[in-house]
Amino acid sequence: MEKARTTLRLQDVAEQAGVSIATASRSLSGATGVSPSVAERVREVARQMGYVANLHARSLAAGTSRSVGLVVHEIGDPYFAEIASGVLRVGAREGLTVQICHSGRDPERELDQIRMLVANRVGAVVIAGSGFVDPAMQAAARADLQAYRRNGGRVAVIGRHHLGVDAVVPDNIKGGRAVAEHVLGLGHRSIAVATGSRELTTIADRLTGVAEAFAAAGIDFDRVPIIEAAFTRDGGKAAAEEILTRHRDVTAVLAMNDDMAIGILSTLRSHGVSVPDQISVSGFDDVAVAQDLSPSLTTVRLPMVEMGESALELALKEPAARPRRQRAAHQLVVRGSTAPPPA
Amino acid sequence: MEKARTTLRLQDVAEQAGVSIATASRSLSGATGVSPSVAERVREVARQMGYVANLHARSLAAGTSRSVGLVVHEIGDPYFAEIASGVLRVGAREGLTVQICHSGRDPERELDQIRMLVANRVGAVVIAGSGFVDPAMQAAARADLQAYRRNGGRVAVIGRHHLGVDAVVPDNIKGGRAVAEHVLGLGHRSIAVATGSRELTTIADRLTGVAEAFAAAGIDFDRVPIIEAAFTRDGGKAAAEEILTRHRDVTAVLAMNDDMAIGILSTLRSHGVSVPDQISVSGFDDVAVAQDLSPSLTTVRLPMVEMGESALELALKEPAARPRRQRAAHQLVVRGSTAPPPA
DNA sequence: AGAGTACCCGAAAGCGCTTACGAAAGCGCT
DNA sequence: AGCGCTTTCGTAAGCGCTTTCGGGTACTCT
Repeated sequence: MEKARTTLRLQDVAEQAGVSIATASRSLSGATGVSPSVAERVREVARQMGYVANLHARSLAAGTSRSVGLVVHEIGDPYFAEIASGVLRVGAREGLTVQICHSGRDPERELDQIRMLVANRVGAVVIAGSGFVDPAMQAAARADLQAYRRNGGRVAVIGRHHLGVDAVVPDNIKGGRAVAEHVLGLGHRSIAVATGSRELTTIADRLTGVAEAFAAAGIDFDRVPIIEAAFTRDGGKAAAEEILTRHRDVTAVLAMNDDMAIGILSTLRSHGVSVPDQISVSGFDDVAVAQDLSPSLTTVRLPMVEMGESALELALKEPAARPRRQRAAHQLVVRGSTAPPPA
Repeated sequence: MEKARTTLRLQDVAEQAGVSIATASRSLSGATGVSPSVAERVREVARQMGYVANLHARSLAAGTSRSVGLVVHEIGDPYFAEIASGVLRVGAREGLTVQICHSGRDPERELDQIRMLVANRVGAVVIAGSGFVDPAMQAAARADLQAYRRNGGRVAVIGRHHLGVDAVVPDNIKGGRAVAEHVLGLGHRSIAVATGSRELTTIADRLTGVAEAFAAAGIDFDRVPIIEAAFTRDGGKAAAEEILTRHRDVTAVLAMNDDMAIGILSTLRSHGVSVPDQISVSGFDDVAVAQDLSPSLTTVRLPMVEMGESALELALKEPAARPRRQRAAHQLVVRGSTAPPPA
């Protein structure tokens, strides 16, 4: 008794259409070298039979696979989920399947996942927020990725740029400038800045952007009160207390992240200061709650979805001699916590 | 001149280790029939050479692929992102790669994606929130999935259960019972319920659960004020107004979703009613803001991550004759908006 | 010591597809 | 009619792996 064949092969289609496997293959893959009439007939037969090609066989034979990989720390994190969304979008547009894996913030796992993707012969790998800080691990990752690239693989990272590959990085300077320009544009001139430790490049960059905006507005940034506190809600509360006691003339506070801004809002409210009527407050990051606060928080956000899109697009491009770096600009999200200063 | 081979094959490892390809394959795949010492040596050689198996070739030869597919409407949606997280977790645990695709709430696209996954010969497909409502589309999807299953493919869906396959569905009844029991357990006896239209099964189920809890506590559910309004914040506000005017003795309000609960909180506050000191409020769903409200909202949530895990586990199990249905119980999240009734 | 058994290992046949390569056929030209 | 050219299609050789099958060794038992 013949073994029941459940899935049909290209050969079945070929037989049915009365052509050779080669012709069938060419017809279906849209390759040249087959007359239009025959090709169309084969396609029609395939469609009627409900034939679906075995992509493993195809990839193996062709040596390339129409698939890409994405490594994220944790897809449940909205940050990464949006990046994934962007990657999935251009993947779908390009007819690529997307494999996603978790690294769980574990460099070891991250490297494993990258290797697994390479083993899967994906055409490109996008790495979101690489955690390779340990020099040895980083070197290992670099080596693997370079080898992968030599074999025709494409790589792009999001958020870090020390792996010697194309990268999409957030432009915190521009983001800082954006919020500052917004508040300055509203007419504020007595402004305080609430920030976390300036040792971190991210924060330092944001401040640089703010400073640029102030300079452009003709304000001496050295005279702007900069309150440094914990980069948390409590830090924001502390900063607000300080502003209320030592900088009574301030009409706007730029917080360098939303958490601080939320703490500031809360303290201002408990002190009976009305936002934005008396004092405007802005944040940075656009965390989920930002729009549900009252007043809702004016802030600045990274276009995560677009970053995911850019990353895959970047990876898919013709490889460049030197790693490219693409900056992603924050988008200003104007909400209820900012308004012109009191008259 | 020899063509430069960049990726190493199993044969390279075999030669280097001085064994045949067959032995090398067995050693690496952990199959039986090779002495431990040889197997270990081969593995060591492979590791040193940095060999990674070509999974396409492996899948093709073995006829099975260590990969699964997940179809979601939109991975950027936190709901689906958490499901994906669960799927990714058990995928990683089982050594499976996971392909994710968007359906974008478009049944046509959804079917396409399923077909693509099948073409990729994934071992299992998890469909989150299928959008097949149109009978024709649904029939097509059913047919495809059944064919896929006949070929050994596994399928599970999350949230809907009309595709004739294993499903993980939310147990809204149990969820309703959970919140109600919590509030009853706090000692409340004069309770109002705020709900949306009871025509929707989801809502009806939640109410059923609530009713069960009341019955168990010996309370006549028919005498409980049930305020039906829009299933939104505004609906919540309307409900709260009604409770304040017509049911002044109420000490707790069970809202059948968080949006209504938020509206209720807002109205109670503006009327100077303190939550939870005077009135306790509970929600349903655990939307993101729930924990950021003040008071933070006691609610009930679906364990999305676990649902994702269950779905894949269910799909991976030995197929059953009849589709299985696994109910996912909401988890009570006790926060600041509920407390014992005023003395 | 001889035969039987258990255990390793290698040769080789595919898995379903792509893609040289060559054969056949059709064309215009001399 | 015969030549060279182009176009179309089939034959067959892999892609890198798994797995069946059979041969070879080493070991045990009588």
